[in-house]
Amino acid sequence: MTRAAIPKSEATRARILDVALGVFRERGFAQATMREIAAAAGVAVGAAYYYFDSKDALVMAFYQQAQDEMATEVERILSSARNFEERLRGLIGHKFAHFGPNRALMGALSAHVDPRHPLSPFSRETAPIRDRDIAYFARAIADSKIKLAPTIQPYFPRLLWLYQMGLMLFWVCDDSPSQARTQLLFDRTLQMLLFTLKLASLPLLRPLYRPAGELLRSIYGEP
Amino acid sequence: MTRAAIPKSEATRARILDVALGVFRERGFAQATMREIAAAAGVAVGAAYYYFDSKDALVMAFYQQAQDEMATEVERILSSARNFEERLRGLIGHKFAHFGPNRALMGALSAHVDPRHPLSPFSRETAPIRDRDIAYFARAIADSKIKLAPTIQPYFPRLLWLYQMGLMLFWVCDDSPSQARTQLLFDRTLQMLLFTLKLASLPLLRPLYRPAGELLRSIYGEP
DNA sequence: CATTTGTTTTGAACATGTTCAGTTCCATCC
DNA sequence: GGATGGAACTGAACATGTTCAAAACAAATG
Repeated sequence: MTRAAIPKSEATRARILDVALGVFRERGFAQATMREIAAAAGVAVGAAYYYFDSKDALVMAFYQQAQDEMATEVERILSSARNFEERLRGLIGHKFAHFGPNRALMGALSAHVDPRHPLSPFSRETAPIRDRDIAYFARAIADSKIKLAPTIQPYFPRLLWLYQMGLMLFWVCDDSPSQARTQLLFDRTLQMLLFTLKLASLPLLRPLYRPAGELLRSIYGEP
Repeated sequence: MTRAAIPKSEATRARILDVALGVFRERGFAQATMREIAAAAGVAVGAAYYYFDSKDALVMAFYQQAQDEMATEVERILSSARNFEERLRGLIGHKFAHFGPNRALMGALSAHVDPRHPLSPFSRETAPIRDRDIAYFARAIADSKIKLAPTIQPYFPRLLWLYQMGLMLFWVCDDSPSQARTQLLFDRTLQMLLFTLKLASLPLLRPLYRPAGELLRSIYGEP
């Protein structure tokens, strides 16, 4: 079978992917072994690697497949929604809905951003380091004359820390000469942050306080 | 030596950590092997594991050490800076400076957020998936009557995609019942985004356009 | 049918993080 | 000084992702 369709091997590939996702869901990505997947698919390890370059590639294929599956529904949402808000809600909401059953699996993939991973900057293991760092920002605020809505103020040190983490994340991946892009990012965002803080006391931005406050309380807990 | 100070073992521990960081810097975190590190430190593999729970733990120790080393300088910055901006610049800037020599090492740790990792949502490998997704947002915008500064407009689809990725990231780690927190995050941030878009045309926010535009152009390239 | 050629499949071998049952070392105690 | 017990250290063994030379298979060809 050289030039015709290749239904047999396609079936094997599909079976391996299918079984793999099942094993991932049951035991988690890291816990699942390639030997286990291959055995469950009734195939030798090598066969799995014949179709998928690596364990990661299995997940890649899952993403690919998911996007294909979502395509028609996304089309429907885009054509039927009546305004920007509906479109955004629809697009993102559908994604959540579609990935819902596989949330646990996907969690295993965010690796170091996953708070359960010991090395994550959000993990319990790194809490002492993090807290100490956040305390510095608290002092940076306390020693200044920053005025913020009382619903937001207690969270501001943690938000600044998050801002810093974002910068660092960008920085480690920044391949521009001397990390010039990060410098620019730092400079401009700081500029914008300070400008926004000046505006923050204007009544114009009042409508932002309540949602922002509720959000922060829900995420970080009571002040 | 049961209750006195333990200078000898402390020295071994320090040597292992030191050698390990050197090997990480030279060959990268993933490429470095524990056997190589142990050998370079003149010690058996088991000894490395006696002092450090895992390969990751070596990096953890590095973070710990770094924070200790930065402490005095941070104190100086906090006490000498004259306003909020100086404090923020000082804190974050010093961190960059301190980690500078180890940037390559740290990059290896951001794992799946690192664009070089094939599974990263920012990688070249995932580009087709990403682009298709971004195109959906572009259509969501095009079909609406959103008005944006021309310097920002071309980047808006990509920004929305980034927003979505942030939501998803939060979501996979969200352990609240039915992921209620993510729902709230989605709802409130969308609310705030839409409100901000309404304000965006006001001359009041004009000073944000230029830095924002420059930033986006630098990060994403010419429109 | 026998041969050839390309695809699919196998399973042993390899590399590397990690574990663990020992062994060595050394300060203290008799 | 010798015995003791805990700390420091060893290296073989294990688990698992990945590779690869060889085998099995299948379709086309003579």
